[in-house]
Amino acid sequence: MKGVNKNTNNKTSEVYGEEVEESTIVRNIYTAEAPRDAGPLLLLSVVYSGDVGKALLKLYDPSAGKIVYWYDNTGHKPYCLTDVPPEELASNYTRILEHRGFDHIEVVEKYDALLDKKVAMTKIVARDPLSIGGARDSIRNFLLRSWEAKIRYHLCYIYDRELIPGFFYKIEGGKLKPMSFPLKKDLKDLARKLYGHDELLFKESLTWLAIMNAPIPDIRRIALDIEVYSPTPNTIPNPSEALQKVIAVALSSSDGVHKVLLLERKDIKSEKIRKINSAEVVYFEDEKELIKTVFKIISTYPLVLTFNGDNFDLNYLYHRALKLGFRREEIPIVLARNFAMVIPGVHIDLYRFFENHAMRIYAFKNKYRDARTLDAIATALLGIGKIQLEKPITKLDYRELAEYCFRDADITLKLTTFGNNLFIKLLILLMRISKLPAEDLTRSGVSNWIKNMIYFEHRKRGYLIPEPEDIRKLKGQTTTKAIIKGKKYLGAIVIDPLPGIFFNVVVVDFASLYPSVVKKWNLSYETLNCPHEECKSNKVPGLPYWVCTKKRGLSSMIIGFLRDFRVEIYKPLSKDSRLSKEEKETYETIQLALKVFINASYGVFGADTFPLYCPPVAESTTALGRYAISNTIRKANEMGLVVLYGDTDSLFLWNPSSDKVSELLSWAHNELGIDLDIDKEYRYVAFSGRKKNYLGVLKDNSLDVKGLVGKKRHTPEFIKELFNEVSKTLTGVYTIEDLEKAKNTLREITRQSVLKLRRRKYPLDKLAFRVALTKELTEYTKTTPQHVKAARLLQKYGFHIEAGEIINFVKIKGSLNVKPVQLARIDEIDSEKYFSYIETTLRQVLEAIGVNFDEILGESQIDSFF
DNA sequence: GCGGACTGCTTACCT
DNA sequence: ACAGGTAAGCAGTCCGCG
Repeated sequence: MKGVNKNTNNKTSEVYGEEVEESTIVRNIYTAEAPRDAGPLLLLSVVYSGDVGKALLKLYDPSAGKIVYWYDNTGHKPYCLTDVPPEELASNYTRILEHRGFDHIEVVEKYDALLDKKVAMTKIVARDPLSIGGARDSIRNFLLRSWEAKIRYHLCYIYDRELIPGFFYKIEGGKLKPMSFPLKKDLKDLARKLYGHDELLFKESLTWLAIMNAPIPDIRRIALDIEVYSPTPNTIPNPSEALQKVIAVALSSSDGVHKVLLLERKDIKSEKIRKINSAEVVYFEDEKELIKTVFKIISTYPLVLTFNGDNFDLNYLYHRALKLGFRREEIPIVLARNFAMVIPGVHIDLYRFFENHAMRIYAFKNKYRDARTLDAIATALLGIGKIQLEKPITKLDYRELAEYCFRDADITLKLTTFGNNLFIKLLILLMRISKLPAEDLTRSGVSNWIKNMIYFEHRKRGYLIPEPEDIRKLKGQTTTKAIIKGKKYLGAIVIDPLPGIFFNVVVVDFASLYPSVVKKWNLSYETLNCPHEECKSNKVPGLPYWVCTKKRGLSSMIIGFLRDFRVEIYKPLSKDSRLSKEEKETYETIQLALKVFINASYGVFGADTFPLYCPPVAESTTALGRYAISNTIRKANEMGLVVLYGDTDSLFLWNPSSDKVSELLSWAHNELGIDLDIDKEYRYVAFSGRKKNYLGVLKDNSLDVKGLVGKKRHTPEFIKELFNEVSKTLTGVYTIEDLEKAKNTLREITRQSVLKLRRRKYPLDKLAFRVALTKELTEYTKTTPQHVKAARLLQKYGFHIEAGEIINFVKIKGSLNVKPVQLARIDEIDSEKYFSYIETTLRQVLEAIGVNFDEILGESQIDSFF
């Protein structure tokens, strides 16, 4: 590492805002090169190197499959801004000027968007990030008001250099330069069509499109999993103590390394096999040698993957290595308070990324909605889970241990390779949009992604990044009253559905309603209730707020872009039959990445944890959403269309002529300026009469069930099965006459199920309700819900119960009411309770198709059952 | 002392 | 640490009842 070996003393510095031991770079194991000329290189990460006192870029060289280091050589330094003029700083703030980390002062001009005017700010520049903030005597603590002082240095560096993580760079004569890729003509044409009228918007859009359309390389990577000896079964070894031996480490890489490293043990008598199904097994007499080999291998990879490595695997290895006498500089792991870094590459903990709510819902289509474990996520996404053990890890023989450990590492790797490397593609695209380094991106939620994206745009334009308290002071309150107690403002409209069964239903909806509203109405923290007198007449319908008519709101513009790119460009391209399968797939991934941002873009402004929190912006968004939908309903009614139901951004139209639908769509486009599209066409829909609760069969014969009890996760399996049979029967209904026949089938299915229940023919686990604990058991202080009661019983019997777990319980007779399934017997079951649950589940469906549930069994028959 | 009416808590869902 | 709206079941409380 050229020119990188000045300080080896152990002072601390700020990396990701955490205190991190310095001098942890592993010189003797791996030396990352800082070449004078290289490229193309993909920017994976930016960190602050305490060793060198500079920003350090970790770039990936796809041709060598290696990490390349580049240290800042532009003299960039940490800083913050204040409104105290330099003279006053010099006279009244000597503590700052005499601070050991103080470097110098500059005067800079910034645009204050809240006030819509240019302001002169004093920029206090320091020698290291900790001197600005993060320590007790940091400079920002001596100032009454400071701006941009809480932005992590590595992110500040990204903003100032306008770096795009996930994009390609080259190094020329030691200088870092972005690569450029010619934008395809058809994309340029699309952009011209959208923004041709506005030169500034057009140019800006080309920048975004070029970034998103740049090639996406595969990244060489290795997954790691460790097993630790445990003298008592079922206890997880404490990583910060690291008292027990590391007995197995498995490695699985994208370039063919399939290895298990096992520690030879006296307590295992079995034969030392050299190979399991797909991996080589290597034995070590000495644990230190084993760990050294692991370190050597992982430090040759640009990307190291774990599942929960932040908390366990890397954490354990680090402390264990210290215990075994490694010197810090021999360990290619650096621990921060909340996560683990590897050197020289980048560590990604898939547990944290796949736990991310936005990833779960939008990107992975809710395939693993209640999954928190590697086993559950892998089973849902890959169809392969962990190996199920019959005995404790410590009791496994060499083969069993090797197979078990390797499976974990291997499915960890496969979580990043399935779907044609979907994970890598998504990661790179999300980095490009959010401007976050890979480590930050995979460890934070979508609100942090949006925050960083907007901050980046502020800095790029010379906007002062506002302090949350300033936004709140100027635009804090809301005026509408939410329907739900405890909420801050009024949300969406839901129309009471007309109960019954309706054939030929067309659903129209606004594509991305809220982002469209934000774009169309110029909603942004600075444009809402702006300081101009002449804008006050530009009212938000139904609210006492006005919106700026003179300036384009920054976040409105960005959200508008992302919306347009998804709706107008990438979604259509992903379905364009003229394109190759690969191209369509890439465009599909881009639209998916955009979707994640778009879907959260309204909500963040109503979340008080978001630094640009601005309740009136969120309130205006929903108000304008209501305005759009209610005017569309009125128009539809005027046209003689029958609106059966609607929720937030959709309308269900009964047997409409296609002419009238087209007329309504163009009306919305012209009069509201928001695009209404045909979303779904049903052969029929059955409404139970409750909101957010219906069943329909689409024209392509697929079944669409929303909100019905039979679909809910906590519903006992036997009721779900019954419900599925009912649904299947209904899928075959084409006409009213079919319906009559179906009723007989339904009667029979229901009778069978009730009979089976009464005869106790359902096994216990099919009778179990499955309800999640959303918090720790001790935190339920107001009431004791049934699943909590069951969980507490389990706890009494020695089970370890924590937040997030799903409790399986059954309803039993007697005053106890419930028991966890593990402790119950079949003869305790309260059949009456289950019967009424069947009733409510089926009632929702049957009432919609005009069948009385009581009739279906007949009063006398029910009596005879119980 | 008991039961019905009511409120509030909790979870899972919809957009 | 994105939002609000809705359904459903149950826990707990209040009130009336000569």
